[in-house]
Amino acid sequence: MAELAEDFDDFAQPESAQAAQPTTENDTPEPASKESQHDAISSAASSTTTIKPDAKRNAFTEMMRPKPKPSISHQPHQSMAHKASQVIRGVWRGALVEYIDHPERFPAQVIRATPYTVLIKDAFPKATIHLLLLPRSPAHYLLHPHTAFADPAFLAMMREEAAEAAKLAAAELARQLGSFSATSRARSEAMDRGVSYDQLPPGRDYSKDIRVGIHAHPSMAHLHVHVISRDMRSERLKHKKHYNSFNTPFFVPLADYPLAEDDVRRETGYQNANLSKGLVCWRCGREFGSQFKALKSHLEEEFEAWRAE
Amino acid sequence: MAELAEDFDDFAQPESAQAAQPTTENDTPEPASKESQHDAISSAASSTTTIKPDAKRNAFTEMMRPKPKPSISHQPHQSMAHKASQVIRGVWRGALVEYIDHPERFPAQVIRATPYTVLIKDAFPKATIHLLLLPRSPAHYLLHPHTAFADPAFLAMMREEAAEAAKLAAAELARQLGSFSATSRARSEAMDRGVSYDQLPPGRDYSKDIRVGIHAHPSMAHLHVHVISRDMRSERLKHKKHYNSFNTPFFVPLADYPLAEDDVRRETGYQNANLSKGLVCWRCGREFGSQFKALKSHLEEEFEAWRAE
DNA sequence: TATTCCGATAGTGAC
DNA sequence: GTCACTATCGGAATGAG
Repeated sequence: MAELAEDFDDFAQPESAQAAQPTTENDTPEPASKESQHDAISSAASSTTTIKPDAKRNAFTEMMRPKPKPSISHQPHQSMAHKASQVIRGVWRGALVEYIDHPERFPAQVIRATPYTVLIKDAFPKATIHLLLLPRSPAHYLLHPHTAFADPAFLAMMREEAAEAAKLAAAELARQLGSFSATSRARSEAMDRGVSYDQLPPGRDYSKDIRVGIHAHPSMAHLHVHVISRDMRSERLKHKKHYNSFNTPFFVPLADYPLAEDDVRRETGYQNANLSKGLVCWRCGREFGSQFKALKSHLEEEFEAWRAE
Repeated sequence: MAELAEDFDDFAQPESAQAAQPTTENDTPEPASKESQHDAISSAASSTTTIKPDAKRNAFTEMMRPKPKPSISHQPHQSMAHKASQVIRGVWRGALVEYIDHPERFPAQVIRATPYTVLIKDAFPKATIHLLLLPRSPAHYLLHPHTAFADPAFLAMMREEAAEAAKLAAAELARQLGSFSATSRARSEAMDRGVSYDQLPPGRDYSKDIRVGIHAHPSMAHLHVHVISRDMRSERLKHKKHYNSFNTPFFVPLADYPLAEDDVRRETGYQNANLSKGLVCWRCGREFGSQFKALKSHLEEEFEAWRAE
């Protein structure tokens, strides 16, 4: 995944053309957006969409220092010698850099920005909640995830940022689905009955339904960590590889890094095979072979049951 | 090929329901037919659409004696012991029997009927002219063509009938395309100038553009000989197998019968491979691989050049 | 494994 | 190899001045 934003055409325009773009930061107008279900994330997190001036960790601050200047258009970055040879072919492959360099330009997409990362809504979400966590470090963001996460400091930073992202995602899941959840309803009904807080039933822990990880063979050039709800219910989920990229070992949880040198998930042949595997329901294990449509309608049923838990 | 008629639904109805069908023989109303380009064939041949009372050849007359009674619905015929086990599965596979048994019911489709054959327009023509010649002998019409044409008397009869069919087909081609033909135009212009008949240029011989043969693996149960113009220009030509079934050795000219025992065209594997072969233009030999659409548009160009000859 | 468009390929159902 | 429908699979373009 890690897709182009819906207003992709704007990305390639020269800086001057951006004057017409709304740049207001703290209101969330969702301009002409087809999605309206993410309101809670947008509004809940809008106060953090600007870059935090207070960098808490000095090691990180050093590592994450901004590039010498914002890149113009899609030329390769010159700041790192080992990246000079990495030419990003095709505009779409490098499109995520716009969010990294100019998060303030995308108030409808950007949920949170820190000196280290930008958290955006995936433009083509493959589940009820689907966010992308983008590291801002030019020294890392064009590396393959396996390589980038071999750097312990970088990995530690990404884990911390991802934990925050997962919290926001879980909160949004709760906002959207809480009214359908037996567990959550039990808690809110107890609340309505005036039960004291230390006596309340725990309510549903939606963080269990959020997964954090990367694709073994990303198509987008910039490193992006998926923060995605478990359901895989989305109109944008359109074919087998969409599904299998999140539901086979092709999806590598961030928690699994750093990968061992001999980890099978590094092997291209293995990962290509994963994408072509028969479809298996993530919830009940039922096999669908190549019958994607049948899986899709089954996922609708599972979604109802899952959100009712 | 050898397809169902357009008014296929009527076929499966009981005899009583056929009362509403027009049974007039010598006018050609083309009732609700989408095709209008076959008018010449219909009108030119309408005087022969009834079964000829005068059977010219006694051997044939004996061989072709009608079945004891017209079959009802699609039950297998009981008249021949060796056919008792041949159950026709699927209504469509046996649909051609209606034309054989009741040619008078299909004035819009039947071009000619004799005691030995019925000649119909293919309901899904794969070229400008596409006719089917159906033998009426129950002793032969459910046999595989290779087997049926091993009978010399049957083969001789079919060749004679096919020659007549090809004449009609060539005449219809001339009617439809003569005005586009340089050769034909030269003749008609000479005619207009009052050139005496023995001095007229010959005009185009359209019989060279008519091919007569069968498919090695027919899908329709009843033996049918294709009488088809060379162009392969038709909206009904929709995929590779349509084309290759007429433009590889899968198409066996009637002239090639009887086949030798070891003729490779008897082999199933060989013929399946023919259907999957890369597409090759029948006129210029250009190869199109699996690009059916590209072949289709190329055939449009070839059609223009071909009819201009 | 970015999407989208187009087209080729494959399975089924037809009563 | 009957058709017609659906769906799966597969390649190519995607920008730009």
